[in-house]
Amino acid sequence: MTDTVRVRFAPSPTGYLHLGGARTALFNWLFARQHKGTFILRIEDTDIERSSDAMVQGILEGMHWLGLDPDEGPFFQSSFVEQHRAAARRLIEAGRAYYDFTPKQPPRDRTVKEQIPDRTRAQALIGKERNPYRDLPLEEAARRIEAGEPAAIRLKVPEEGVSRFEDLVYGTQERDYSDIEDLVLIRSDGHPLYNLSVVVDDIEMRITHVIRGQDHLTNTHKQVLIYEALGVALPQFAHLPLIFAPGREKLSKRKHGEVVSVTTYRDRGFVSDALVNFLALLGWSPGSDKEIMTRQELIEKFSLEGVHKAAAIFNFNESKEDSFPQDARDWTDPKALWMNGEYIRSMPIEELTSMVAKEFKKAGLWSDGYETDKREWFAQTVDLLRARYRAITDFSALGRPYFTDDFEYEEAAVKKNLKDERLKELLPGLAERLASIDEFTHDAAEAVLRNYAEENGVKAGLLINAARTALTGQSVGPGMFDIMIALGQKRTVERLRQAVALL
RNA sequence: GCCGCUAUAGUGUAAGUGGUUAACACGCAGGCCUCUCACGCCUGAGAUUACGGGUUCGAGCCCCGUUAGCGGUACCA
Repeated sequence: MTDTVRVRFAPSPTGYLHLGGARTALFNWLFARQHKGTFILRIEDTDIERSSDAMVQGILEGMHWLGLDPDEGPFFQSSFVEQHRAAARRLIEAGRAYYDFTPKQPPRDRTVKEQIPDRTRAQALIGKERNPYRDLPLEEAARRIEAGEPAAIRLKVPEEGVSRFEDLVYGTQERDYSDIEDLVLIRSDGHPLYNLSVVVDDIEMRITHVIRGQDHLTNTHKQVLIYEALGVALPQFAHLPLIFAPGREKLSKRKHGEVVSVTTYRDRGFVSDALVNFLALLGWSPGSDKEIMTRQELIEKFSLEGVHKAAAIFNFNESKEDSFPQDARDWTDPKALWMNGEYIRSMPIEELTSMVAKEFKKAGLWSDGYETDKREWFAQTVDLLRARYRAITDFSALGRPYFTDDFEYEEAAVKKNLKDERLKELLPGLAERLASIDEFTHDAAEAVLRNYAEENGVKAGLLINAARTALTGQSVGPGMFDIMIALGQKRTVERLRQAVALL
């Protein structure tokens, strides 16, 4: 069983789980499931200052909601630093790495990224100078270390040749050794650095496929070098295209805020299967026209070959970015919203009602009767509403009038449907007629209303639309007589009588 | 700066080894349904396949160049 697939998702806990990370986790998970392999979660927390426990919790929470619980882990990279140091020592002994006694550069005001051009320009001026400590005899280095002199450990990158590896998505990757610096493995304060840590951990965890964001593509060469120096066979690499915001820029927690956080989708009424389905299609295609897929179908159809190379734009409404989260309707990618609605209207009703139940408990709309004597009614009403909702939260917000008498009348609706003077007389009259029905059914209610309209010489539509607003406070909704049945005779009559006050 | 990756309607993606009207989904517009909205159904607009060369009878697919975007380039991850 040596070739059992083992993959990992290795986020750094510098923020909540965002869509990009979620997509990476999902692809790893799909790959593992498809191959009956193991999905591992490893938190890359070696940068202690930027890591926090709350962030780790956030990531776990997001993954759990998405149904991507790891088979192993979470492991914390920080707990393996001894292994990392040991690996570095082995490389020193093998002559594949060396101690660098160059004093550490003090941090500057500008960000490191901004300094890079300067650095290379300076280097160009002096010519590609080799690190003076690269060939320092080990005995002398050991002596200086013994004396307490601080030193970083750098990898000895070969001077000539090319690094090469096969990427399952991007194909053959080559990079000249001369373009790779002798990277630092261990800081002079003994702190192991990322490239060393990942490699050591991936070896330790017997990772067979490294599936991660494309932002790691060029650095993979450095890792390949470390694998080789360590004398360990390479895993397979597969890099995933990045996900951009509408402006073609990388998704960022800082800049794009809550719209990119997975938990936002949970809190705003997304069905996790729908989000998973949507995310799966961001950068991957099953090769067929079928886009709505269950988890099982995704697992079966997923393949690294179907992964796209170009970055995908997550098309959320950027113009409304600042006002987030006020925009209740079109706050995120329209296709994601559509897909969520698709799930809401096509999933088994029992599944839907249990999600709505959870939402109602949170919103204070829950009644225990919905699980007992009114169970049937609850399911029917949810079913009646689902075709026009796109989020679970719509049931508690837009659907409120169907479940409680404590609801608001929308001003625009009142203005539109209750402005006709004749309604002052007609509505109470209609209420009495409806009250006198023995068996309050859809057809009976309809017959009463239409007759009443005819008797009074008004169009049925006038009464129907007025009644909708009188009963729900809204101008849109299900068919009028379905609403009446959902509300029941008593509440229908009551609300119709009370509506006079609005005229 | 240097190195690398990418480029198909507004967005997500299709288009076996080059083969003719570039397909599907979302979105958008119009229509049908109807008491409203949504769903559903129908129709439509929207692409000189980033640009320029080349190979070929034939290029979205192959080659070269250009441009743009992005990523990396750190004693960050």
